[in-house]
Amino acid sequence: MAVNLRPVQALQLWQQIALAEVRDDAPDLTLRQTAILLTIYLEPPPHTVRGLAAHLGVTKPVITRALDTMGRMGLVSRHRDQNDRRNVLVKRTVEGALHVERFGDLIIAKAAELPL
Amino acid sequence: MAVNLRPVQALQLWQQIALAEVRDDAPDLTLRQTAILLTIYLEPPPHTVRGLAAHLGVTKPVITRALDTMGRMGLVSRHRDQNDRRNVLVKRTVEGALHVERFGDLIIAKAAELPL
DNA sequence: GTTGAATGATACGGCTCCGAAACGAATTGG
DNA sequence: CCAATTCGTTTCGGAGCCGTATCATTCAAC
Repeated sequence: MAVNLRPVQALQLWQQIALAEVRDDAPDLTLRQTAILLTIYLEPPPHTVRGLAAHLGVTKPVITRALDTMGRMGLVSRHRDQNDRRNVLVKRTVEGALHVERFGDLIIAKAAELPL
Repeated sequence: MAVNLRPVQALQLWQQIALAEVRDDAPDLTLRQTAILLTIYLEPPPHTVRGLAAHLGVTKPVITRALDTMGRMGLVSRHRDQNDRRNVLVKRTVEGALHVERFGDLIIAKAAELPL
């Protein structure tokens, strides 16, 4: 069964999640950072800077900077590829997995609260 | 029937929408701007700077600046309240309504594409 | 009136992000 | 080997957003 939403439900879902994130004290990830983080955690590895840049349709420095920021937050880690030392492999972290999991729970909770 | 999502579905939904927005050429709204815009379009008026600030749990300058930006984009408009000229009433625009509507359609489309 | 409160806007310094260009390191191909 | 390519990073100037503090305007109370 596909997930069917009515227009107002769809917008209310997004509103409620955005509100929850804004009200939360934790620093917000940008839309791009969110897209990168979820790609890393939902799609099969390996993940490289170049691959992520192509996937998002952005330039490489955008990925480098986002990985800098999320690396400082402990959400992802970087390692040189030992087979081709030009590559950087982006890996998941325990803290990042927890963050993503909590975010999924938030979406589920807000979806369940939607009026009919 | 409530909207039930499984964890991976919830995260994939968010990922697909974030990806679509990032790939789009249009400038991204920040999370706060999004929350403000959806609040204006989903909740009954009147909307004031102070009311929106309280609703989001942020300071008033955040709202003023977001309204500046979204006003330049044509997504909202501001008008002095003639009953109490200290207040500013935030109003919807045709362009903003179209933007919100398109965004709702995007969510619905991505939700319908989710794997089971 | 005049004082005090309320509302929204503005000024300031700081931080992050952006795109384009240039860069160093590593690999490939002749 | 050595030039050309690939990959990720860094640099640069510019732009946007942030929180705090302050401001002008308007209203309310006395």
